[in-house]
Amino acid sequence: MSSKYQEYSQLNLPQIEKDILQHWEQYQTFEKSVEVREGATPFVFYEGPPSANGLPGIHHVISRTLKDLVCRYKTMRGFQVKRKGGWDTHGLPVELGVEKMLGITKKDIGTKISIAEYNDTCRKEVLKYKDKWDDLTRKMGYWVDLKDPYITFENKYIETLWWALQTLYKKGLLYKSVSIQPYSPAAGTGLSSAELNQPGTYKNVKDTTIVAMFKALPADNSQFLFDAAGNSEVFFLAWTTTPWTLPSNLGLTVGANIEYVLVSTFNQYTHLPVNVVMAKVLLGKYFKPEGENADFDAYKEGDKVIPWKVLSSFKGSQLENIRYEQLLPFAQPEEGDPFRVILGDFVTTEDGTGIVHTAPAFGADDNRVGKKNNIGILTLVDREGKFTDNVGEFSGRFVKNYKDDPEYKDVDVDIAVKLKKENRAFKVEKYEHTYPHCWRTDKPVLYYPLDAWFIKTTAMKDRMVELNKTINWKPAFTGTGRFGNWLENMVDWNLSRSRYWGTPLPIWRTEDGSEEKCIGGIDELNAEIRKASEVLGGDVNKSYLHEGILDLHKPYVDEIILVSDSGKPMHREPDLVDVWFDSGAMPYAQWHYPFENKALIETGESFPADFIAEGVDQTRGWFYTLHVLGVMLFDKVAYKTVVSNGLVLDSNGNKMSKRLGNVVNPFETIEQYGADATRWYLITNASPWDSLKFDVKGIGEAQRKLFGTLYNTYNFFAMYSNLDNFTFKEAYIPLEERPEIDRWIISVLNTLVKDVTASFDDYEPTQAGRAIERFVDEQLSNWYVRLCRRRFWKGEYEHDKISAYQTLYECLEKITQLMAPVSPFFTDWLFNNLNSVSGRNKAASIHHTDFPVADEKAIDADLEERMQLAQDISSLVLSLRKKVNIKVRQPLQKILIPITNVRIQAQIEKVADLIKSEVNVKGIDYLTETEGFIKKKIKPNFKSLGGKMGAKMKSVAAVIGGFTEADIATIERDGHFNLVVEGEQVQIQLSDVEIISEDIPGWTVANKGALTVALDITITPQLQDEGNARELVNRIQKIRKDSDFALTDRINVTVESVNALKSAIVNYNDYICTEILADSLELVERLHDGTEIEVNDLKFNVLVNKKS
RNA sequence: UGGCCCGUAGCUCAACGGUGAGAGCGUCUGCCUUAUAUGCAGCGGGUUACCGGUUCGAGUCCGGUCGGGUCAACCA
Repeated sequence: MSSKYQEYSQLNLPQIEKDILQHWEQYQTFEKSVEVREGATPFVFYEGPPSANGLPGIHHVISRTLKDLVCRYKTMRGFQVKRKGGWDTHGLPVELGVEKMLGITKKDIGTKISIAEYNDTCRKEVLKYKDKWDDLTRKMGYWVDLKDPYITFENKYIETLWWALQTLYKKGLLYKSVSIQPYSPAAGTGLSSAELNQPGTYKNVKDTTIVAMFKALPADNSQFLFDAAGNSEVFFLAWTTTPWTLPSNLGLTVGANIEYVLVSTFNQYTHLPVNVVMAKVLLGKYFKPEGENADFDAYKEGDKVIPWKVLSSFKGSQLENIRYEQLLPFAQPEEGDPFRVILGDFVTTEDGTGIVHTAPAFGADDNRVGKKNNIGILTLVDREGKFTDNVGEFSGRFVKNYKDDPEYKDVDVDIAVKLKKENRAFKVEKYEHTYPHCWRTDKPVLYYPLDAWFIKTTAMKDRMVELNKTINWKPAFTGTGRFGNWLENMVDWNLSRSRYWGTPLPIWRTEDGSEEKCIGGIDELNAEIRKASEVLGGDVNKSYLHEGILDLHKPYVDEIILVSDSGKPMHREPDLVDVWFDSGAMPYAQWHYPFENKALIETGESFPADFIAEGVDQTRGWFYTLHVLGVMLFDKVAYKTVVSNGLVLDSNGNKMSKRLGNVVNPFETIEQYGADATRWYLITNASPWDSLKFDVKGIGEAQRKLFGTLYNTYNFFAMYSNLDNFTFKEAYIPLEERPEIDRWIISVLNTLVKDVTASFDDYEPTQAGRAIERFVDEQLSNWYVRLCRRRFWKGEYEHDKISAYQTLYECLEKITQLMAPVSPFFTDWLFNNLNSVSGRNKAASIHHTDFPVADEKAIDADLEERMQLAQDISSLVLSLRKKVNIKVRQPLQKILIPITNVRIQAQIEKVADLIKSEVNVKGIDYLTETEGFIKKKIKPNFKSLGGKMGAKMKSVAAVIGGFTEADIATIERDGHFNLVVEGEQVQIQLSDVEIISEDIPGWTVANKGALTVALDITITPQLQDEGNARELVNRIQKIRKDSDFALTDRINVTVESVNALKSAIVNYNDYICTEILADSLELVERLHDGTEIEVNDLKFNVLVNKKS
């Protein structure tokens, strides 16, 4: 234990942090913060694993600060908070990074590079930036256990995933189906929605679009059309931007409530008369107004205006099930009842014709509506993006130029030509629209039917919605809005990914698909491996018989053949599992459940989480998959509280992106400003869930204002404590024995502890931080310390002084603890500085201490109120001084305060001394009503009266507004008043009104709310002398300081005699000497050396000598 | 296109539905300080995006418009 508090010359946060970091590592402070809570109630936290193959940015600092501060806070509140770190290691970004590094594409896998080599590279590359991440974690002070993290590519982790998949499989919640997915023929792979949402994937392209004519077939249900058309041909018009899908057309979708019309006109290409059906509101797109009901007989080829006439009008629902002739009859589906008009809710009349060409193979909507109406499916394009062999003259042609063939001819154009010739094209035009492109090959994406495995999340939807309501979402609207809506509209989870580096789907199938097995663990797989070898014989699984399987990734799992119950060989389904499954199963997989640590999950020690936090972009990602698996596997929520933080934007409100070059390097920021100030800024500037406009100026401000002030308050304390040898060795002075101001700051401190605790408990760190800032700046530094300065340097080391030291110490100590979760470095440093002398706390680090608990008995609302009055009155007097230009250093005789409430007078009297010294006046006079010349104003208290009066409020306000001085006096005297409002007697109480004395005739006054203050500005010669004396003291103190005298050095002073100041120096000689620690103060006629000073525009010399 | 969020001073943010909408930053002018920090007082700066409604009373609640953000979808 040291006997002196460390004093410092300058605040250097980054240096302090480096020292503290070293200290933490040396003494294992983090590990101990968990150990000291051994046996305590666990507070369960899950770390959402970052992917270490990208560099960390400033936005990672905010979510990690949030996680860290909650964990630190809960630790201080007595919980044991284990924080297992983790790494997300699978997935496309890793694969792409590897491909870029090796200069290969997906196609080279299996030829230029084996899958085994490829995956090995992924395994190595995925933790490429782990060091950078670890460095950030360290430097920003994020306490998370990185010694034993969970890593999603490890066998144990995957084994739990398999267990989870098998569990779902057994419940019948895992199934295989065809779904329409974005597919890149050029890359030969399906694309995830994440890939489709990469910037730049949606490009403007000009495509050939066709309004095709589908010939209606006569039948009972279509007779009304033919009747209207005079029994000539009737065509449905449907628009497409992808004419290559027309051969696969199986249906036409209309909106049930959309109004359609049958129009008689001419085909502009063939000039033949035709009757067409389309949505009424879209007529204007295809027909010129002047052509309506024009002379049909006069029409001839080449006419600009084509005559048209509406023959009849009907709802879409009337068209349902009308059959039509196949447009391009190359092939027909094997199943279903195609070539009918069907109803769909997605049909709009924004563009096109209001009739949607429906090819179930090439559109998600089409597929859905097609399935519902059983029109079958026809896939006349293969996976390379070319027509299959059965599409007549188009067979084998690429539907888009996927091969970069310079000779490529647009197949859409040829289809258009063919349809024109056959009188099946109503309009053909180039149309510019946005269309998704494969972000790797830059080629257009197709929507294509692919086999996929799904989790039947929809089966548990209601339960998920129900349990979601028990989750504490911060902010709440994310839970009800974004997440709630997402749950309401959920679709089954497509698990399949056709990739290489990821968790393999543990399902083996016979070739015909009639039998399958879902494997749930390594031992089970090894047993099946041996069984298959025995039953099937030969070389089956030969290399896996001895040691079993060693790596659960591709290609090894794919080499394994299992045997079905009926003895048939089974091969693994080739897909990998969506990486979101990896992270969603993290609560169990991080502990290798159920193969190990069963109790952790089943007793609730590590599941569900009490708290998780990530960026709001994880709402449909991690938050969703955690919830899905928690509910589907355990019928529980996976987390009780979730905080989603918003985006970090640049100072102009733009999204940070590498492209714009406005990304903030977190390492540089921390190096320059310190992690504490950065963390503080990120937390207090805006609520975590609001998007943050990141501006380093704000960090500088936090550094100066909060940390600088606190640091200086500490330095002030240390300086005088060291002089007086205050080490908190004296007994704690009971509050009731301390002076008013000490009890006040302790009261405010305890109120603050209460507020901060409530805010932290409510996951509102921004509120907590702002309250702390206000306390440190306004209350502690600029009121308590400022007003108490003299107590520290004047007088003997006895009761009052010790009380001041104890009070200030306690404030510093508690405030440091309150701040510790947000700013862990500086607070630990300050704590150690204090504690190493006082030894008050046995803990080795502030992060091992218990969070302060508010002492309700120390909170004194009256005291806080009257100090507020003192602050307000001081503020008013200072503004009056400013108005009449009298410096604070010039003493004045008195201030005058009109009193409308006796309680207030009593309150002010108790703090009168503080006010007098703060504003430098000799006395306070109170004006009560008996003196009678104060002008008073009365105002209704809307809040208390509003409830009682309701609709009468306006009249009441008018009556009160009309009160005379006598009325006001009456209500003040009686405490109530009877008034007549709208013919009714109503009694109001004194508390229903606010009485303000706003003016005192003949005085300069200032008001704030109900408070009014007047200042006596008469300066008597005596006051003048005193003022001058104080001016002189001020100048000499400055000389002392400039001369670097120690605080306790005694001096001799000689002053050049100036007439105007003579009397001041003579009359206040003792006062001046005491203030400046002078043994003598002499006047001489003329001084040639010394320092020139100026008082009230008079210049003269002063000689200050230190006594040796 | 839809869901959700947001729109208050030049900037960053406040304001249990209660009536002259406040701070900080920045500009300028003074002031206090035996604390190299901070502050205090003053001058400016606002039709609380717009329109309508509910209410005795709306920055706050409701509806609509406009603008921004975000997530999702992408459309024939």
